[in-house]
Amino acid sequence: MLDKSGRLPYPSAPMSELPKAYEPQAVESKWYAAWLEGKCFEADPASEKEAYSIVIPPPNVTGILHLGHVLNNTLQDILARRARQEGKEVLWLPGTDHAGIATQAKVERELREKEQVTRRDLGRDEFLKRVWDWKDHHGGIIISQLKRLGCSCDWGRERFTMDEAYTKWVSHVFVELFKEGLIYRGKRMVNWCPVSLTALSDEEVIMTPQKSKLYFMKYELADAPGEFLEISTTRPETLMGDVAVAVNPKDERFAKYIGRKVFRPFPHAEIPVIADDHVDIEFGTGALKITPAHDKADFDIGMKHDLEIIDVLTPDGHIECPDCPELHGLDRFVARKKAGQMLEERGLLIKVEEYDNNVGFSERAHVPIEPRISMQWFLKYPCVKEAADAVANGDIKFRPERWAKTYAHWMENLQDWCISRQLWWGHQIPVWYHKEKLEALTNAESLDMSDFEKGDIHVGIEPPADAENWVRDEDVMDTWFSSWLWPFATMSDLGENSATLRKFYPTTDLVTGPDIIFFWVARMIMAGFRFADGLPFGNVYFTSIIRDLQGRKMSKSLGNSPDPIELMDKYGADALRFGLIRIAPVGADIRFDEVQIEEGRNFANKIYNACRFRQMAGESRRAGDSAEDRGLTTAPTNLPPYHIDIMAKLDALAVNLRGAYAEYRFGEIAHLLYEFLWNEFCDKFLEAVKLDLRESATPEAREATLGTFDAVMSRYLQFLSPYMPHIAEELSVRMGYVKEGEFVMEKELPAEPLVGFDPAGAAAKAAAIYESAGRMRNLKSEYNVATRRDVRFVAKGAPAWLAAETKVLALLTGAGEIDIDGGYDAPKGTPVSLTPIGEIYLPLEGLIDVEAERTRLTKEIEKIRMEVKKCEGKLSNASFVDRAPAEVVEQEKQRLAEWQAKLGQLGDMLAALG
RNA sequence: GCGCGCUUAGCUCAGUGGUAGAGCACAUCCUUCACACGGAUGGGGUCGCAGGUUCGAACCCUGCAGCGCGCACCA
Repeated sequence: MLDKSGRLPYPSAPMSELPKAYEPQAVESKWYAAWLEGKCFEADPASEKEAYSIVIPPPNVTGILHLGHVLNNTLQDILARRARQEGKEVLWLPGTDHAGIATQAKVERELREKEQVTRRDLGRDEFLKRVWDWKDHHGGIIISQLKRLGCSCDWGRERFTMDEAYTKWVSHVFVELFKEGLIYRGKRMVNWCPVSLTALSDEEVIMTPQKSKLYFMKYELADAPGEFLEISTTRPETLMGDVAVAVNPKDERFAKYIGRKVFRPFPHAEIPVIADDHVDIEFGTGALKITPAHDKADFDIGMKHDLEIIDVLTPDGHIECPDCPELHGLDRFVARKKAGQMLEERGLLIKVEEYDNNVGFSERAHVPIEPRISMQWFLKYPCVKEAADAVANGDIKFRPERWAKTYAHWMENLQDWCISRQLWWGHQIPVWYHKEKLEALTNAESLDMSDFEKGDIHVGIEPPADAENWVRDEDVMDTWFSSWLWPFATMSDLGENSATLRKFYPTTDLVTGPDIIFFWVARMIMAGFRFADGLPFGNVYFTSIIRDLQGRKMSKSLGNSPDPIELMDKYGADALRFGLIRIAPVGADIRFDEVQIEEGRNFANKIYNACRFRQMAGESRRAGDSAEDRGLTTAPTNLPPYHIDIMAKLDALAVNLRGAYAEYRFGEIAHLLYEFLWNEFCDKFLEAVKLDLRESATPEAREATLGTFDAVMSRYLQFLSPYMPHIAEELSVRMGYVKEGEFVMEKELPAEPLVGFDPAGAAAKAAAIYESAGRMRNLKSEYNVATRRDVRFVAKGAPAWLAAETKVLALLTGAGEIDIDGGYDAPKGTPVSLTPIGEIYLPLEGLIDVEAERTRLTKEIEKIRMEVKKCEGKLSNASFVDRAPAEVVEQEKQRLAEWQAKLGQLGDMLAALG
């Protein structure tokens, strides 16, 4: 709800009256709406600013958000938001993927459950209509979830891989590659999914370790009744498709059988024994049954030896072999057991062994795939060398770098890509067959440019003019055949040199999971070379894979995948973002623990309360007063050391952040932000300046303190904004750190440091105070007076400047007062600590215990003696002194001197105890 | 089988040759006027094992072990 000036109304309630705990839910949705309203995410191709662009890895249109998406998109959002702060024109282009198999399966399942119909009952057109309906109803879910997370995508440019314009691109690419001779149709052994009823690419097959059974059986020699050849197999159910038995020609055991025949038990037939190098002498019995229709290796051997191909399986994985009625019609796994029994009944089964092997599973349907001969379209990849070189020579930089090796290895071993799918949901192959030639073409062994030139087929984006004489190929293309065009097909229509493309292509960064290097990244690089203006992106950042605490992959079936929406309900989007990124290691997997998100929430709360505290101490001025020149009300030289110190640390933070961003060290950035706010700003600075915020403080001190607070916090919130955008926006506005109508997310990072110099050793003073305070608290704690606030410390040998800081020190240490007494004569046994500001005594009635103090001092001295010994040992080592760099030796000498001085002082103290 | 990665505190992880770190968890204390989603203090590690290089190794090299992940037509 914006007011007339186009900004949110300034919150009426002062923060000091707000709840003690930060409540993210309302805040987050409010700001997201405001950013959209303010058009903060829109990219302007006409901008003079340097371009920064990133395309979203399009999630499945029917998918729902999981933690992997959260990680991936948070990283992109961080990059995009940081780029905006750096003054760049940012395009983060969103969209979704039609996800052929997954979506079709989902809709088919629903049709089956709700209407008891199959897609074939409905027919192609009606089915597709239903999928589009489904997409229209459910396709927005993941997009709205990304918005909930705070993603700063330019939603007006949202694309879908089956948009009309996008589809034109896909067809165009098919046509071009076909005409180039890189796409062809042929009968090949492919990976067949018996559930999805389609071919799959090699990448869609997941090799999975299985506990299988290895059947040992025997085939009788046709010319020598009673003599048998022993064979081992894991798939007795395909036995009916056997056309030979192969042995290794070098295997002396079987030499005598080569060229003879054995009986295949069912259906009963004579099949030859052949010799082939492929057979492993060591494995099983050393004899291999050859089933060319149902095994890739067998198929190759079959081709080599010109063997018959007998297909005994239906597309959906049932036995089709009327000559063997016992098995005919059975499911393949049922048939496997049955076949074993049948062998046993015939006395041909020798034994069955437990056997561990790898079986290829369908990525989507989670069932073993079936090698199957079928007619499919294939692609020989274009621009392979250019794409491989681009990564090898660093034109495209992979992070972590090691993935470049995985990429290179795959690029060197490319197999033709099976791009056709026997689905309806997807981009239909843009090939039409002339009706008169249809039958011949359908059964043709292969199909390529020559058929096109003869005019038998039409290949084009548009159907042929006399469409009624043509029949379109029914298959659709692999979803990835559209995804690989994503970086440029989303930026311009086919044939258009759009302003967006000119400004934002190639993209700057790509953030994605290493599991789709082959599916997507590699193919995009090739497509970029072939169809766009070169490389699609400059950097590829591969995210971690998220696992549970046991190290298992997150999965629906394990139930170990937390719902990000629930996490956001519970902790807030900022907390989820921050918590997840903070634990994401650079190259390894993430072990997800909800505790980390809780810490993110706690962190947000900490920042919120620091600001609330500030507001309690002094009414914040409304935005617009002088937001820009807020901050320092006094020249740095006149400020207490704590002020200079925290400003210098903020400046250091800015530098460190810059370095970490340059190297994409996202976890480190989160750590830096956390560490600064909590350990430096809250624990040290705020504690040290609390006195100056009390009502008893002078107005000058108060103003100065509020000034420093605002100067530091306003910048800090800017630094925080890419990671926790909502709370950064909320606090920046509430605190008046942004002008009317301005958003902190749009504000450019400050160019100048807050303090360019350290006026009077302020940072060193602050450090001395903080360290000394720690030692003093430690002393209190050791003598069990940690909770008492009326204790008195006496400082002996203190520097002159300490006099001005005793009140602060008293506050930091929870003491009643601090006396500076150069001539202090401590009663024997008074607890004492050696600090950067001299000897500090803790004189307390009843605590004067010579023995206890002697023990404590002795222990401390012992520790230091060890250090001295270490130093001395090193320095007396001639090789160290001679060969180590001079500065290292010098450093060691200094260290020794320091320890020795301390040892001397402590020794004196101990001696004073008598 | 080949390749890649990991192994540091109870847990999750930083740490590119010079005094072993963080967060969480744990223990003790504190509901003192920003925050108990908080504060203070403390205990806790032969840096997977064995060699090597070096004045010096968690870090570089070699080997080994365990775990994880890719790739590969052992039926």
